[in-house]
Amino acid sequence: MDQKAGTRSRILDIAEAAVLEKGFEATSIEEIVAGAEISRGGFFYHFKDKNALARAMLERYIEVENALYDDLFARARELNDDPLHCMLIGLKLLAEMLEEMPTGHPGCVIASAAYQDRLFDEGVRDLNRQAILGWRKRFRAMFEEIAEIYEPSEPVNMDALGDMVSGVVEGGLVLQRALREHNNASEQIMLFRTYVKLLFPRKH
Amino acid sequence: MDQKAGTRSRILDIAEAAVLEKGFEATSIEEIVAGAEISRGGFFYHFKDKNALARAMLERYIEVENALYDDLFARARELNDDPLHCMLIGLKLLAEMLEEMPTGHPGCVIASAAYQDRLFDEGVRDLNRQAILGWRKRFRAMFEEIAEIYEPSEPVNMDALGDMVSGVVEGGLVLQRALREHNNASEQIMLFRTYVKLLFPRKH
DNA sequence: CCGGAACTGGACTCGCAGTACACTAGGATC
DNA sequence: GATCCTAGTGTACTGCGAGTCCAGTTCCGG
Repeated sequence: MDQKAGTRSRILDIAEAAVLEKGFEATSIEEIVAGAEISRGGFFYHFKDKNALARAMLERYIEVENALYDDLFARARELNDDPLHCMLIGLKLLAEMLEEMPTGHPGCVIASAAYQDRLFDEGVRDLNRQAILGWRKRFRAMFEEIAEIYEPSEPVNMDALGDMVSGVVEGGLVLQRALREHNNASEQIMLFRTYVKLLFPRKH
Repeated sequence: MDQKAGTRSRILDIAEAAVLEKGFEATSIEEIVAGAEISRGGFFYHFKDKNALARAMLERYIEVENALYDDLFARARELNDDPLHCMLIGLKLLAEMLEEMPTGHPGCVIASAAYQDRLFDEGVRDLNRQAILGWRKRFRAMFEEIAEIYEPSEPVNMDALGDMVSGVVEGGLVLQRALREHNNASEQIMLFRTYVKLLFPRKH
């Protein structure tokens, strides 16, 4: 139906949906080619093996996720120029977004990949690593900007605080998946948001 | 070497180590029987299939984890009877314990199972769910005890706060696995500990 | 009209899960 | 001392999914 979109990205779409629902290993190539209406030969024409598929999926996913964060905090910045309030608005938007996800979870490919380690080669693992380090850098910078204006009520490790955004999202998604509830991740984000408020109570 | 320990639990030991290192699907029965020095037939005598193995592993893991929490917070309680300080000490002990893990990660079977969903039957998924709900209940009760004495500086959902302990641990372990660092989980716990301090600043 | 990109289709190998079953070693029971 | 049960061994088999190989096809631009 979506011919001009290219077979390659159609494969990625089908595969991503299947992987998020059932996990990487549980998704067979058979099933992907059936969904994409191509032959097995066609699949291997685009991807050397399942590992190459994983890599392409991760690359695309990370790009989308980064664009999403860019957009989210850009919108937050428009609403309020103060870095603390920008962060608080951004976290609220993030929580709302997680809540509005139709099926309840994008499931985060990152954690999925992290827990199925040995199925992938070093390249995939490194991609994963770089993505998380990127988010650490991003959020760390934001928190440092906040700390220049607001005095932290307790001393905190800024790298760890940056990681906590990713960690709380990932952890929330794990809970959500396991519990089969639908708003754990967004609640965890909102709880983290309260933390940020308490951590930066007043200007220097 | 450890004959009297029983073949069954020897299988579980070997399997758990392999699964935590490489993930469930990447661990073959071949490899388990080689490690446990038994025949394939012997394996299937104890476990109907891989799913039964997963279930037994989870059951054992959850039991150990619960015993660990019991012990940890019992020790904390001995050191200080006040519920807030007991929580703060307990979290510190938890962080220290996570840091001292030799290889750096127990990896948490829970998340691993959550992300490989469809490999397991409903029974395994439910086991997982019940474990997390159990921790929610446990920590929720502790936070409510704290809230009776200390006034929360911001209103929080107590279920979500209880979940946050599990969430922060799980999220920290995801980061740790993906980043190949060794102390992310313990740092995240310590950051959460600071949160608890800020959330309950003074008695009613 | 030619060549390359994007496939189709089929045949094959290999590793792993799971089944089936015949057999055995050692201890408890009667 | 025969009998039975538990806890295995060993072998042979099915079936699935990944990955390889390759010969042929379709379509599109130069």
